[in-house]
Amino acid sequence: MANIYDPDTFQPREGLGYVLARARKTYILALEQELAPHDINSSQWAVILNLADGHAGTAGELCKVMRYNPGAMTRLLDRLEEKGFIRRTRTEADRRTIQLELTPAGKALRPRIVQALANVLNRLLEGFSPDEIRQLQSLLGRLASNG
Amino acid sequence: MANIYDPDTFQPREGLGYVLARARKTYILALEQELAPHDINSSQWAVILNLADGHAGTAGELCKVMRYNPGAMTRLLDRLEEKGFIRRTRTEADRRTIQLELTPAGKALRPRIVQALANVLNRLLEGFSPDEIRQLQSLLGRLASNG
DNA sequence: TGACAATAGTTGCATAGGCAAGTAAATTTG
DNA sequence: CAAATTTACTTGCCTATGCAACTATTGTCA
Repeated sequence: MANIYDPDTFQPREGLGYVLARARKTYILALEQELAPHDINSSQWAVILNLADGHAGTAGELCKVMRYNPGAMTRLLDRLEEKGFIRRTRTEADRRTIQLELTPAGKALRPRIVQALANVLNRLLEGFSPDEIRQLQSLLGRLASNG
Repeated sequence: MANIYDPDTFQPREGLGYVLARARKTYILALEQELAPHDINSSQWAVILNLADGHAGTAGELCKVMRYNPGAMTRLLDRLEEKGFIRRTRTEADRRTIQLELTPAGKALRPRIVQALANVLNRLLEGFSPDEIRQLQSLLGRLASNG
């Protein structure tokens, strides 16, 4: 099952990478447009959601979950703190780590983000059958797992 | 076929956006690793390919094809010119536009890029049947067209 | 034709992210 | 238990990208 694409005949424009990039860009652009009124960008909403849903509670965990750089994460969190969406508290048990919490304003953001995500997906998946959506999701999941 | 995702019950972690982001990140990371030895990044290879394959011949065309910002494009081209991969020539017929050409070094890059793309895809699509690849590609294409 | 608009590209400014070095706290180990 | 290592986060520096303002050139049309 290796050697699906042969470098001698492979036309990048017709390869999977190309549509993947196109699809991703379409998705990101739509999402940013949808979230602009709330004054948060694509990285910031992901942090809010991960905190709100308990997928991460510290900067390090966020980095893992989001495959994000620690330095960049510090600054991302700085911005969210400035905007009053999160709070940092040094953990007593292990004073290296910093516990992250959503402020009320941060929590209030969650339903809006979820709404925005649903709006975008509903629009981009117009014409897809439930089965096709499941397939797309499963195929992408397998691709990601091959990383 | 609208309202596929209901904001009240929608779990972003299980939505399509999430796997799409994961798949894209996996792809980009793999590709950058593969291209690092050639001293070009993900934006730069796309320019080289688009020029090599005649999909664009000027900065403006590249911006359209790549959905890229004109200001950023200028600087991207600056870097490629510094590295000796492209050449800029002001068009005589319309002195506003600048014709872009690959230098021999730039042309030499194409097969390496294609090889890298094929390598990455072959690895990430391990375990996929030809039919599954066609499906994935078609579904992503439809999603992108809904933008 | 002469003012106005449109187009192609560039530059300044601001934000974002990666990498590597640095700091502080905890853990391991000899 | 002191030194070395590891972990968690931060900071400095560099590159990348978007936006808006600007220049130069071409096109429109009254």
